[in-house]
Amino acid sequence: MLTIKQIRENKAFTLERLAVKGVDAKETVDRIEALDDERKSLQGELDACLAQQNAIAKEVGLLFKQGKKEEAEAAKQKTAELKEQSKGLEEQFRKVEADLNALIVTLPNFPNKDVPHGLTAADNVVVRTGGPMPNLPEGALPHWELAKKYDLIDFELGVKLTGAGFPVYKGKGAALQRALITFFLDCNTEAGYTEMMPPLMVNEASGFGTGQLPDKEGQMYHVNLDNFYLIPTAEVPVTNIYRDVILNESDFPIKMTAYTPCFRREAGSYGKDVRGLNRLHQFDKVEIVQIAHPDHSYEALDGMIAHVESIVKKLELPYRILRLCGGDMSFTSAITYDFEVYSAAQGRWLEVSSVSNFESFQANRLKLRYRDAHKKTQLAHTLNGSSLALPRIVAALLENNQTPEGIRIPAALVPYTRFDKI
RNA sequence: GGAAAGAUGGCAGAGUGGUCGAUUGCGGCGGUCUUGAAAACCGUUGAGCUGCGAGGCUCCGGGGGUUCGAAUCCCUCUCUUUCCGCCA
Repeated sequence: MLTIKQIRENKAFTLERLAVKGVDAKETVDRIEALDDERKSLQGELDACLAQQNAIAKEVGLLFKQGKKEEAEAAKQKTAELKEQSKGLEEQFRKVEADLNALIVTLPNFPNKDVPHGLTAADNVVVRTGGPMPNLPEGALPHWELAKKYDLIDFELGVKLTGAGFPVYKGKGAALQRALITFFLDCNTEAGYTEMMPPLMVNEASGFGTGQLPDKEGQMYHVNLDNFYLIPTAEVPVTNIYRDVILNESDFPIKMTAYTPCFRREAGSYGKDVRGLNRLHQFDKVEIVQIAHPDHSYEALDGMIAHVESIVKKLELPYRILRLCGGDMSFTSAITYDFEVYSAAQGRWLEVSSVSNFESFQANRLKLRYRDAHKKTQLAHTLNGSSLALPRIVAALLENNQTPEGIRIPAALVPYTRFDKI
């Protein structure tokens, strides 16, 4: 969430930035300002009232000690009215504070100055393209048919065991998953990320910390009996490691990577988007997370983008990097770069990674701070990205490398699969 | 699932109704000494809100209550640890 300071410091800037995300915040910001003023004045009154009560309590204690019982009793009387008064003030104060908070959480993060204007995916900007574009023969198969032909993934069996969107990987299909996970983790640890293996279920506080709760509640599977949530991404547990933490400047940068399955309800999606591996309820992903000093978070972002790009290149996949426009970005992000690989048989681009700088937006929720040179606490910056999400990588690998003699495994992956062809 | 104990500052650990936002130790930071370091010694060291400032207010797991006054007493919830049972 944004801080009141961010919102009020430069109101024109606030409105202009939020407009890039397609949000007209004029009314909300005015209301926030009014409520904040009210909050401050109420707090002043309340504090003064409590200060009087404290003074009297001290006085009474002193009088009793000196044996001046009558004077003490007289002093006691005075507090009744003050108590009544502070009770009323406190009630008002809490209400104003709650209203204020409820409004602030509705505002998305400021998009940074490089974010393109626009409301839909059509306004995203292609930053770079790379990788070899395959030249597939007539009658090339989409990955769901290849998966069947080579007996790599059984979607129907997953339906039997659980439901749609929970595939069963078999034989070389399963081995390919395992190989990719290890390959990605190795790439990440070589780049200085510390490997973590977090819980796959989180509590409410963690869900709130990274912004999944309360608004995106419907996207997560919920374990009612214990009030846990299945993680939709490793970002949630890994970033929450640093919830309620005050770092020293020397602790930066913090770089972590984790492989986890991800669970998403994906309520409301349908059609060709969900065919095969394109969209699943459970999928595997390796995530990278950084916690950075605000002065260096954009260097960190550039580093993450270059890193993810290097991995896609090793897999010899045709890719492009998009800078998302304001309307297509997530609520919490200040800038997002999407990586897409080309799925040749489907003839479409598939998103395989999303690399974002959240600046202080998540950190404010997480209460993730550091002590600066003047020993003042300041919010840190958080960043994350996929490195990488498996299913669509697999889809592109299968489709783009199909030959009459089988499916070719890229050289960089062969040490991990220990077979070079499916 | 059963039983017991507990939750206090970065950590350890005192504090059982009033000069307690909290003794002390460790750690951190600054300094003295040293060619440098260690050791020793001295000083300093929680967070948030508010105020130009002096200062004021809040916070001892969460919520509620008793009291002029609560870290301390009462109720309640949550969590943790230990033991027993079950179990990969």
